[in-house]
Amino acid sequence: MKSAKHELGQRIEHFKQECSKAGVRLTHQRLEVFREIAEACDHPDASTVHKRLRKTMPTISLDTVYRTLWLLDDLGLISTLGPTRERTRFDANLDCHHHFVCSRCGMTRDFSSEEFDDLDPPPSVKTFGRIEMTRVEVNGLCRNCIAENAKPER
Amino acid sequence: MKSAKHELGQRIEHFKQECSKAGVRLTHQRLEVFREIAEACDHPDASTVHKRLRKTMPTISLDTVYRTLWLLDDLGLISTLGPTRERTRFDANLDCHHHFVCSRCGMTRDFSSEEFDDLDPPPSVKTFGRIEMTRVEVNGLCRNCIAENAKPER
DNA sequence: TTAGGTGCAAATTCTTTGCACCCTG
DNA sequence: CAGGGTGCAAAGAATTTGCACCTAA
Repeated sequence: MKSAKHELGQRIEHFKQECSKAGVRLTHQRLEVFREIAEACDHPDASTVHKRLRKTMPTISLDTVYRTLWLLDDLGLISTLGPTRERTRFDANLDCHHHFVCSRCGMTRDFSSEEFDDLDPPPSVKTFGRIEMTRVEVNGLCRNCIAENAKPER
Repeated sequence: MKSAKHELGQRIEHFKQECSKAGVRLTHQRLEVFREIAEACDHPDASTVHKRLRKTMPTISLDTVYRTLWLLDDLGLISTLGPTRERTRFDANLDCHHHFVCSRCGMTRDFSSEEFDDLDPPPSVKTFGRIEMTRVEVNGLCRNCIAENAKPER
């Protein structure tokens, strides 16, 4: 719904404004990468975006897609699913629980909440498939990152 | 809380039972990998687990850690954060929204819910840091995976 | 004993980087 | 026109795999 056609034009306008605001050049490649992500509803990874774009831009390179995706992320125009630029992380806590994830360093901690354990997704979600578990992810800056907010991290 | 010391023994017992139930040998390496994950509260990645284990088992290899982690995951003894074995995925939907993620194939779809938009984490979460966003992740099997449930996927 | 498990090293796969040429502003 | 941006190819990381030896059952 949110990515509906009638909004796409506005979002592309916004993208153009943000580029010029940030002093970043508006290239054909950047525009198409943004459009592809904005139109997709399946949250593709870099290589999928590349594959799709090649149909209309046969010469676009995978590394440009990577560079552009991270640029858009830095500009706050797109975001990533799960902890950014992180490896797969493991969890041995099988009880129902929820996560706090630092959006800067990826620090992750469990917490529990009876209220959150009983969340009931809207009926429309059932059209996607069978629901097995519902979990809350809280994002924010961890104490550590707040403390060293001035220092570089990445 | 959930990983408190007094529970560790029970969890290791459970792990041993599951191994024998699955016909999988109980090796020193597997036990230590499981113990490390069960004791850690920071959801380490494979290489972090390896690094920690080398202090007490200098010869354990990184590939054994990988193999063991996925084995434990298959046995349902641990789980992963975010979409399993997936690359970084991107999201251009900046409005507040929530996700349905297929636990088998990783298919991800957005949905919205006013109720979920206003969730308020328990006060204890504030001790981790500053809260910026709260989002619900619904896990389950997507229609596609339900349909081809018999076929191999991975 | 003996098949499954491990360590090592090599192979894959994914992502990033250096550099020369191109195109936006 | 100038400097940022792109494509290409090569480098770097992360993860997986083949194989011979080892060990739990």
